[in-house]
Amino acid sequence: MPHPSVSPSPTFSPLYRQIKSLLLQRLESGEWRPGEVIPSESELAVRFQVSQGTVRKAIDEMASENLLVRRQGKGTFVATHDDPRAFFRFLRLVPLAGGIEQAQSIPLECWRAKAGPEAARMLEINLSDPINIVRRLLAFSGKPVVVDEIYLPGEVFGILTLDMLQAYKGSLYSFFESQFGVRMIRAEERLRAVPADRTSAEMLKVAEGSPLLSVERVSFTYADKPVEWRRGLYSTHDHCYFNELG
Amino acid sequence: MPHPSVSPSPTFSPLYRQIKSLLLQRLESGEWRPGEVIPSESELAVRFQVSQGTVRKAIDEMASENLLVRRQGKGTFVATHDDPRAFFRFLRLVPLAGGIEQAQSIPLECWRAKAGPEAARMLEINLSDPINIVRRLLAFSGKPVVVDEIYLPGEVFGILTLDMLQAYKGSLYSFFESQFGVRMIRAEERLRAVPADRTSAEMLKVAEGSPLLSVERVSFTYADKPVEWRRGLYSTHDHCYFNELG
DNA sequence: GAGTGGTCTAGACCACTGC
DNA sequence: CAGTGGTCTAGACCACTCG
Repeated sequence: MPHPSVSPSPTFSPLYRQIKSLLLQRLESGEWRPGEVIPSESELAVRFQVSQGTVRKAIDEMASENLLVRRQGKGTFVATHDDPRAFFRFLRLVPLAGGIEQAQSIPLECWRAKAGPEAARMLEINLSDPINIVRRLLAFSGKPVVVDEIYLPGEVFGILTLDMLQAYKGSLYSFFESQFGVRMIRAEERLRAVPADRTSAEMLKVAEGSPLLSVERVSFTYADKPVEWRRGLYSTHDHCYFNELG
Repeated sequence: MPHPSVSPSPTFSPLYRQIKSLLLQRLESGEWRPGEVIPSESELAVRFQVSQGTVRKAIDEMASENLLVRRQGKGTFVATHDDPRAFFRFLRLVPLAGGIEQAQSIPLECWRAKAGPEAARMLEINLSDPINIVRRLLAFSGKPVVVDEIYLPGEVFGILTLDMLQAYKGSLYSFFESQFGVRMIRAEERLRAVPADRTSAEMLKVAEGSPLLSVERVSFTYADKPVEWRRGLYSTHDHCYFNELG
């Protein structure tokens, strides 16, 4: 039996996509928080008055977009950055020698500022809107490899302090998720090769002017809203940026 | 109550995956060539004695892996590199200024050699096996941006000449596909920042020692067989390597 | 209009998890 | 054991393409 709410083209949207956007609303509103179970497929089917297969297809898409995680026998969960396997999704740095290393994030500074023209454009906020800036060092096996500057809109993150950052154990995105309810779902990175300036060179223990990998990232939360801009300099002496082209 | 110690099937594979590997066989054997239509879902369902939904699920997975392309009303086609939209899948270089540019591949040299230790390891072939080496320049809007050295196993590509490369209009992967029946389905890239050596600096018109983006790539065809290794140096003065993290 | 993929349904059974 | 997601089926109808 066809479903009544399916209208013919040109604004045609299949039923499972309508269900999908209903589910997305729940995620955006925070009704279902990261790590939590969502209702079972059969319950959602009853609630939305569609067949289980239609709910299933909606969830399938969201699972393939890393928004939900299915676990057979247990249920479907809202994706979270707590999972250490998800770490490599956003930090594509691997040792040249092979193997696995533990990354250590060392916050150096954290202050409040007003958005300059570049930050405002990247974060889609107004000039002089309040932002938080974090300077950070990333080390592998105790050796500094990345120095980062991270720009976070004050509207979303409120006031951030160095203490908060230093107290938290785990990844930055996991921190954002649990402390501010901000979940990063995708990011765009732009890579270039640049000469090391003096301060970066000192921190990464490389010669001034030697080549570094510049990585600029804009991260987005639901509805493609940009909520983080960061510029990092990567020392690629012992590590490389690994990318898989599918 | 614990389950009986005899697990039902450690090698359990759902029906649609078995169908999928049957379809993969057709692709690997070259029975269905890039760009061609494959039989319709209903015909495959009859042929394999399963329901259409099961065939559909197998094809769904292969479409999401860029092996097949569905076109409503027309049929399902073997994916090809001819499609210019697929170009950016493997060359993630965009102008800093924004906009779109036409890339131009300029083959410089092409010779036959024996695999050294590094090439042999990357291509999973034996030391001293015959390989083809191509040196190439990539230009955007007439300006040189990338200089490449490409290593291709002789077993797969036979003998390659500069004439063949220069005669072909289109991307390199499109060339490999049509001339040698080799279809690249995925690749791994490793990026570093390195100082420009003299010859590269001259070709890219940058100062010797200035930072360049080093991109090493291994490309794989069906069954994860490596069939290309390339080392490129990218000038990131006017362009950057763009990557989307999902 | 005939043939293709795309959506939706209803129901059956399997595999896994935890009580 | 009940409840979850995972697979498979059969059939209906929709949307698109092409002759």
